[in-house]
Amino acid sequence: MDELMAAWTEGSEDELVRELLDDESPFLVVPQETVESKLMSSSSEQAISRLVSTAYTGPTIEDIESALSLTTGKCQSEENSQARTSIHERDLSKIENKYTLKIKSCGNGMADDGYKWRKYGQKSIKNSPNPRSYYRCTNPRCSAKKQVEKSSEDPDTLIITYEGLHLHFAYPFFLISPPQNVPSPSKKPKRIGLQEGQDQVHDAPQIQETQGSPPTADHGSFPTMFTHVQEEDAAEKMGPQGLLEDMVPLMIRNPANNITSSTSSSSSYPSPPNSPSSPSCSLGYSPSYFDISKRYSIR
DNA sequence: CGCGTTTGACCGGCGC
DNA sequence: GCGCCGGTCAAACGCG
Repeated sequence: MDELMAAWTEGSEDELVRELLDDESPFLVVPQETVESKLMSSSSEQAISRLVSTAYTGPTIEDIESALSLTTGKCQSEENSQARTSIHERDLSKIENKYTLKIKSCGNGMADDGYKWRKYGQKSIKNSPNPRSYYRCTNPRCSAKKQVEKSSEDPDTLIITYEGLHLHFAYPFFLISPPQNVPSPSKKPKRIGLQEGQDQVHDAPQIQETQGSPPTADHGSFPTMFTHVQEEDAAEKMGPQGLLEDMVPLMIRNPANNITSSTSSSSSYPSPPNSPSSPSCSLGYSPSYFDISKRYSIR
């Protein structure tokens, strides 16, 4: 996977970009940039932005926002709506292998990405009034890390730096969006593991094969696809191991949990009972695993 | 009692 | 070489 990593960080980015540019779905565009981006779809910056969102997650920021707006008006309780972070303003930038996401949260809302993170450290950063918190994905198979800190400029803005395999934040948001309204990305989140991923990529090479086959064949929406995941056979097809299995429970469970859960929640992944040979382990995830009973706030 | 958080210590990289 | 700084570790602690 070193090659994969190298490919990601180096030359073949062009290749990926090219591939991505073939996609019809708009990637990573903030509203005000939408028109411009369509006009300048070939600019390298645009390409990179698209690359960032796509290669890592499949879902796009637009998808996420779409999902958020939909959930807000539809299936979210008032309580959840309040607790949820709304993305009024965000910025995603790539610095080497790290992706920095800036989101503006409402009130006390946390930048919940729906995944389980374990806090392993906190440091006060020089020249910054706000401490930085360090999180690691609770899934032992996932080497993803993230750092969260409040913006010194705007207390409502959280600066989240993701480092590792994927941008976890995207999945739940993407998944909870109704099929018909999701601007279906032409890519499935097959590239969950991109760089490093010594575990994932190495352990689960099949994922990319089985999952990422025809990028063009998924005009059906992603969420739709994952409703089937609840079926055992489908779950098996999802790939016996790796991060995809981590996505499964998120799709199955109540979206409200995604929203209300804090950045770092109490319940952890039922740590991989999933041995490489137990493909249906995903089903071991029960929604109850994701009941969020604790609240947590970054200081 | 188990699990996650807290928090000070420790470590390595970097600049002077 | 030294000190600063960011990142990580790990024991203690708290909560359900």
